[in-house]
Amino acid sequence: MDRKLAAPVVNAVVLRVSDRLETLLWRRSDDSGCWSLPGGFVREGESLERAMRRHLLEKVGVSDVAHLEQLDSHTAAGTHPDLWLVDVGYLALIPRGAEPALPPDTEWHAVGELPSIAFGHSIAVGTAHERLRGKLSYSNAAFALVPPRFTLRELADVYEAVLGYAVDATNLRRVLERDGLIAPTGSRRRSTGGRPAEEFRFTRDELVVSRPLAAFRAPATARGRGSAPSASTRRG
Amino acid sequence: MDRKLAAPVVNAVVLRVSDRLETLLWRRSDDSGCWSLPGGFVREGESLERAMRRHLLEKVGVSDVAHLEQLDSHTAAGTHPDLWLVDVGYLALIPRGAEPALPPDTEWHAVGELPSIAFGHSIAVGTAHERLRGKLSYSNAAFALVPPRFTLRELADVYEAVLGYAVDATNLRRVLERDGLIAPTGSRRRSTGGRPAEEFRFTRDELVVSRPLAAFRAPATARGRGSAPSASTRRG
DNA sequence: GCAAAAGTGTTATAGATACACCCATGG
DNA sequence: CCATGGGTGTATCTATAACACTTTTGC
Repeated sequence: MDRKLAAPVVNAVVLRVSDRLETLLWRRSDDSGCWSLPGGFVREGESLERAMRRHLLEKVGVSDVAHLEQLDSHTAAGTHPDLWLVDVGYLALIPRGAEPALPPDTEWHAVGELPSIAFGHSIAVGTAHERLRGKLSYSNAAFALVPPRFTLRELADVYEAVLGYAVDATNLRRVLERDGLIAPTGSRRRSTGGRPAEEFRFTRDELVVSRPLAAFRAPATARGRGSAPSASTRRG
Repeated sequence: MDRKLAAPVVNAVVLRVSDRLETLLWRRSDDSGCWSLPGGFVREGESLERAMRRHLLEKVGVSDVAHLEQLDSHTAAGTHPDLWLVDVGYLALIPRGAEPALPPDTEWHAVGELPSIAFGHSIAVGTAHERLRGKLSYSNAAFALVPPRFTLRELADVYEAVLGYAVDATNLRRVLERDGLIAPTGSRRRSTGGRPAEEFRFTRDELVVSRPLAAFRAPATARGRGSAPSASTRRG
């Protein structure tokens, strides 16, 4: 088999909310000293997701990855002339309050105030942000950004940090509780000068799509037709 | 460099609408004769998308790929013991009316009535269908499934084939025309016993996201704040 | 004129946004 | 008892689903 092979690598846009929406960057020592996304090579037989988690743990000490999902893959030239890469991008979400012990060459940077960073990596951060923004609207994605118990105000703060505008905690609760995504725990938060806040939790610790996201929703009437009625079924 | 390398491969869920929603399958001759998705190896230095288009053209004669986007990537065992694969999945959309000359081992199959097919490929078809269904609701994705000119009835038929339920052509027009995705051409379709239909066209021939897809849309009041107002900005 | 298909306009309804008001606690 | 933040309820608004009605053609 004289086929040319490639080295598979993974890298992640690691996002967390801590006042601001932040991403984890790692400073190259050998190169021009510019920042880049954490990641590395995939071992033979290793799944991509497993490789991603391994690198996040080994290289930047992040073990609290609450959600991990793929972004784009693309090919790239390697550092050596005869090395060819297939680069698989990931989005990783870290709960608020988890403070991993980072190595000295690794830091959190506010998304929107990124330092000098490889062009492709900058695009990846934008893609990840946009993806997360969308997921907040039709899933329980926020579960991966908050601690196990949280108040509505804290949850709204997370939404605001990601979306970039004010979110009404009242309406947030209405929507999420109606869809069964969050539930009150019964315990209350220590008061800070006002009425103590109820503590909530997410009912699932994995991503669940809660809303249809379908154009022109299925008609309420004439529902009980075939499982996949097609155009030709409708007429004639 | 003693690192183990992998062979990158691409494959596509090719979708088109022809009465039913259909996908293109290719019958393996060497193997157990079961069906699989079209695709193949990526050449050194070749981009993934370019490799995907090349295989669609060379192997199944499909050149009218109106839209191509990535799905998931994953690692897999190869046919040889020491061959290791990185498999990148794609979704390809073919306009209605384009009838590529398929090789004898390739056929269109109705999604939902798939023949014996590899498990992973079956999942990919489901993923692709779901992705397309979502995109119809917040983008002009249908442009890649219709010919350059079409009537509203034909467009609604495409939506129905993908969504699986009846779609009101009137409301479809209202939404798509308001968002600037379609526009009347001025010409009319030959009558078929009733009033001749206006012919429409999509205003863009590439994917455009037309609706926000953001939770708790930005408030109409208090709009002119910073580009990314954060939680801490809001109070205090 | 009649049937058939396309297009127009309007009403009803669901869902979310905005906001006024009440509650509970600390000082 | 006052200030502060949390929680409840509701009016408003908006987008769309549903559908009756009109228009335009072929026969």
